[in-house]
Amino acid sequence: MTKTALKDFEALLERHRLKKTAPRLKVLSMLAAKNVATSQPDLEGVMNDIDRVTLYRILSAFEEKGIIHKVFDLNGTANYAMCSSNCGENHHHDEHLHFNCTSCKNVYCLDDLDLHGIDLPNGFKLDGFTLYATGLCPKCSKAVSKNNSKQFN
Amino acid sequence: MTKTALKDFEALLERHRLKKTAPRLKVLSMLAAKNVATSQPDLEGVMNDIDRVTLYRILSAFEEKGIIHKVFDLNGTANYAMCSSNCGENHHHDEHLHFNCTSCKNVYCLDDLDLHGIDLPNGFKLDGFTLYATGLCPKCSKAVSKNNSKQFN
DNA sequence: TTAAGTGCAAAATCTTTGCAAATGT
DNA sequence: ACATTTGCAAAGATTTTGCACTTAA
Repeated sequence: MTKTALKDFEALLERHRLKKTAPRLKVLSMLAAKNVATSQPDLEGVMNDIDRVTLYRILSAFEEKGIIHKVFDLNGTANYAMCSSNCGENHHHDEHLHFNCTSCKNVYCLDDLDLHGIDLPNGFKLDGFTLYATGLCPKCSKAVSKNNSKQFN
Repeated sequence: MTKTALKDFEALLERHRLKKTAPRLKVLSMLAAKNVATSQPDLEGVMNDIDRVTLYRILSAFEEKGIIHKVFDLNGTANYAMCSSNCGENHHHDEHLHFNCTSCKNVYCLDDLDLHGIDLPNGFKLDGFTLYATGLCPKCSKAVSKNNSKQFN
């Protein structure tokens, strides 16, 4: 995860012709600070100084512009994360894996996976996809291995 | 899709120690009749004779028992479909692809895909996953091909 | 008969909309 | 100055809860 400075966020907003307001910068820095997707409830928790409705509007504006993307976790809760560079206005390329750790509950965005090995049955034309997985992330997996004094992989 | 008779649904409910009530049998026959997942709003539409709350309760009971599974589409709406045989109480093996046709809006459950070609980064331990894809289903894809007088695949 | 399931009313959440005040450019 | 964005209030939608009535076993 590359460290992103305030200046970068301002540039990002400028590029999308969005005004550089305090709430927007806060949302950006929150999301960019994590390599995991953040749930809307979690965002609300941290952003308790900004209005709930404002948050809804900021998130949907960012999503429309292709700045962030939304993924629903297995509970149907919206989670948000910064888009990789190739997302644009009204068009997302979210062909990466969202990995939901069952232990620490984090949602990791794993880009750069080769997902093209997936063969659809004849006749289906793939446009895009979202892969949502559950399991243990490296940190938690290590913790478990220790307890079991057993290591796979 | 194997044709399922009323008797089968009754047996299914019995097996899970659920009473064979009219609303439950109706939900089962609705879901089993389609090889696509049905959205909660759609179910409500067809089941307009049974109470909305009852539907919620039936669906969550079925899900708990491993009779049906829930998948959230790209709008965050819950969609339901019959589970394949290997789901059990409080444990789902939904390792299949949910294919959402952008044209007819159907959500297809594609089992029997080899999804094991997906390599996770080191340290991640896969438990299960949900793959949600968008594109054109064979029917719609054919229709489009006709219009374009062009055929791929 | 009686435990489980349903339906209705009402509460609790979540999400959207309208509009006046505040803010960035 | 002016178009955007925010915050508040309120409407709409979705989901959950409580409880009396009904039904399957």
